[in-house]
Amino acid sequence: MQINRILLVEDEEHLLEAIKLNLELEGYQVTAVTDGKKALKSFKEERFNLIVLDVMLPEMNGFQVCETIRLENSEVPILFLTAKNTNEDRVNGLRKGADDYLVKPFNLEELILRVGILIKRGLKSAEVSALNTYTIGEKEINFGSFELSSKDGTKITLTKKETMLLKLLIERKGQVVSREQILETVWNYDRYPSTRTIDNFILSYRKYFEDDPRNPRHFHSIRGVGYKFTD
Amino acid sequence: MQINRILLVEDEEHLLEAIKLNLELEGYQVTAVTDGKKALKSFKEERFNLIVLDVMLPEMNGFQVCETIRLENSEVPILFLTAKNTNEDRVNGLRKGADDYLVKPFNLEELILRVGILIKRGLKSAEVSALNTYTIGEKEINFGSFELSSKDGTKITLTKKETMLLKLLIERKGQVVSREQILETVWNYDRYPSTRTIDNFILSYRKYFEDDPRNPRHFHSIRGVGYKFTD
DNA sequence: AGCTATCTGACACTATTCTGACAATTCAGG
DNA sequence: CCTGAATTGTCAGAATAGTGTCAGATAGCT
Repeated sequence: MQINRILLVEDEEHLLEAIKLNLELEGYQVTAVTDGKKALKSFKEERFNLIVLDVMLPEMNGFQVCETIRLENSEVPILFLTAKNTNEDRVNGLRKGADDYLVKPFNLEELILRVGILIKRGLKSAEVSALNTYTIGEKEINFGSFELSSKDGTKITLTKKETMLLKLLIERKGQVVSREQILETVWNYDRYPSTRTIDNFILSYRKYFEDDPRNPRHFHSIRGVGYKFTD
Repeated sequence: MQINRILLVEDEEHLLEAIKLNLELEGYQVTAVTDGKKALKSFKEERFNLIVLDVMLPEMNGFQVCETIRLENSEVPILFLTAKNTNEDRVNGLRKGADDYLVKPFNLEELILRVGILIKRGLKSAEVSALNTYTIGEKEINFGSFELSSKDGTKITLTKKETMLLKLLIERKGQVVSREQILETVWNYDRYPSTRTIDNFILSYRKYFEDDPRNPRHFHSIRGVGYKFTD
């Protein structure tokens, strides 16, 4: 089982320590920071399964942090901690892309429960679905047998990572999958290969599937973001 | 866009009616039942995108219903309504496979928000992608695919920063977004480009979306402040 | 060990982003 | 209503960061 990483953003030192300790006792690896700027910095440098974000922060409030993260097209679940119990705040937060929130004062057990749910959900969505075969042009991919068959009957065996990444892109057909998401899903946090590695896989997909690999019709690169598969 | 179906299980008639009405006003199709047995019957007969489940029910309590459902189908999100505010209850419910819960008395707006989150999560990527679009005149922006499609079928791929800034302006539709805010959000503190850069993006938005780029109807410049998008 | 899959670093290449110049516009104050 | 200062519009390259490509290194399996 992989280690789950949490980014915790909270400016009250005492609370920060308490939450951090408790999450660590649950087996999570916690990066704790005290303001919005540091949060964004960490967010860029590391990969997290969940972000726990206080709304009231110095420098930059939680909503702004959330908005910035969502602009980056990231799907990390975000759990808000809010002191204000007003409706506008909740509506605001949730509309801006939060996945859950807790109103202070909350008890730690409840936080841990919600953290657990959000983390579990993230893993589930990253799991491979029941999709078994897919046809691109003349070729058919069988995700179960890792085989790629052409119309003329020739077969190639795909490797494990080739298959995983291909499946990810096809499942998200039409949508851009960020490099970050690719790493999270295919490499599962246990290793961060250089970004060249991802390109290598795309390179081979283009060789397999594109008539003219220089002008790809299926495997598009979105500069600065990631890749997108289209039919 | 498909209709989202919700199974609502609640024994207090008044509350049941109130919730049902509100969810229907949000565009959901609601099947409302008053006890656990009926709930399981409906669950077997129909397919739902979400189940809203009171814990205190005659015949069979909510946890039992949840447990039974999870034995058959682990996918449907379940939202618990609970009157008791004790920890054991929460732990119990969440461990048994709930995805969220609300403690009574809750306000309806909050319920609707949480319902929205749970439903959205259950949608497939193609469906999520459809939610991730915005239409300006004849053109449609898809923020998931970074595409801009015209009515005539032509498509343009937007770049990363184009998409980010566009998203920011549209999220703040009708409000002026200051240049400073734009820099903070899109450029994320890591670099402050000259103010010409922002203009360049506005320039291209006007080319994309305005009939008469000299007299913009959507992308307005507010002298000394920033820009404003309007419909 | 031997084989294959995966990864890295180097280099070329190019799309995107940025800048600087100048034109056009707006606005305040005379 | 004019004038000058400040801000924005526009555009043509320059600068930069991200990608394509490949050969060889490394890691991991049988």
